[in-house]
Amino acid sequence: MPDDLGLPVDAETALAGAPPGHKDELRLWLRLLTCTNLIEAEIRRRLRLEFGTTLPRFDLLAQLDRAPGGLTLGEVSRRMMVSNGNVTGLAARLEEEGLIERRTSPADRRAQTLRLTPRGRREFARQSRAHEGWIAELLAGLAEEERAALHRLLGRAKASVRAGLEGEAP
Amino acid sequence: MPDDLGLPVDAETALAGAPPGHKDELRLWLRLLTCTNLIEAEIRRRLRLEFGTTLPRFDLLAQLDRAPGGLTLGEVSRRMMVSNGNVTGLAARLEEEGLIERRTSPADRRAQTLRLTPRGRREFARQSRAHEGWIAELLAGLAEEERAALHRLLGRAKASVRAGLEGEAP
DNA sequence: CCTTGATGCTTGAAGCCTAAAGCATCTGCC
DNA sequence: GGCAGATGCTTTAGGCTTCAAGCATCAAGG
Repeated sequence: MPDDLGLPVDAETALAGAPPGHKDELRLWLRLLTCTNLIEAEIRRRLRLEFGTTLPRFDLLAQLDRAPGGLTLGEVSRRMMVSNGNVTGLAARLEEEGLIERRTSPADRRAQTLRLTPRGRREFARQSRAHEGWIAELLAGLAEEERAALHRLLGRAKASVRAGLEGEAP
Repeated sequence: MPDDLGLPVDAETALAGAPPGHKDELRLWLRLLTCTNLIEAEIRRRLRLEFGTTLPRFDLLAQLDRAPGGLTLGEVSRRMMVSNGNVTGLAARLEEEGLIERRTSPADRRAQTLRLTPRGRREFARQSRAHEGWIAELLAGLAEEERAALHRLLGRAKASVRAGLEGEAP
């Protein structure tokens, strides 16, 4: 009498084969995504309306602003977590607008160093002040302890994700 | 700071020293953003590698999957929180691939109803199972209570943002 | 030297996304 | 009926983004 008609299953196998039921994590992820998208969309909207600019442009300027010595395209792309080719185009547009300048690195003729122009620095300062205010305004409904707790838990989540990434992308 | 082995330096890590204002909220926002982007990038990567598809396509299929009667383009665009024109193109590609079908609504000849084809339903079921597992895997480092607390706080954050939006976009 | 491999950047093709303008249709009101 | 405004969708122009392929340069070893 063959037992293998799919029937005899010990507890362990049963658990493994059971419907995963990870709906919880899924819900958490969807809420995280919604939350981020809500804020991000509003920030994009305001950057466009108030300054006629975009979030990627703003982000690139922000990177340069906090790196007084300038950054190479590659460094920018790593910090922004976007592809190399992406930064090429972004930098081209910002240079055209006179907000940044590029200079061939003296040490390595392959590398281009990006810097804010004086105008770029002024412009970013304006945008940055407004941006900071918008974020504070949107998160004003959270008490200070809630913000702290959220910050801490997101740190834990980030660590979890990075750990999950370790295994597959060496 | 164990991050300097060529790993990406995210915006958050870079914002270390700065004096006054709403830096707290800013840091929270940057961490939220980093967290979301980290997960999202990985999901996009896996969708591409394992199924040769993209996140927007997956999202559109997901909307149709949970709406047995089908959805009009406008309903999809509202649920996905993207523009109308966006859905037009997305739906065109998915129809071309035979995953969805469109039909002019009998009640309103302007409206097109989208539905999964049987093949689309099978394909999405495969993708959906994998997707759920990925999310669970990436968030596995969080204890159940942490996930619950995070979910709750994100709900509070969402409410705060929506309240912040009320004032300006009536 | 000079080859070999790595690194920094650019290019090209394709997809995603938006805002704005435009077309088709529907609805309500006279 | 017929018109006015609202609604559903498409189109267009432009920007963002990625991946893959390619070019230039550098660094190390022969």
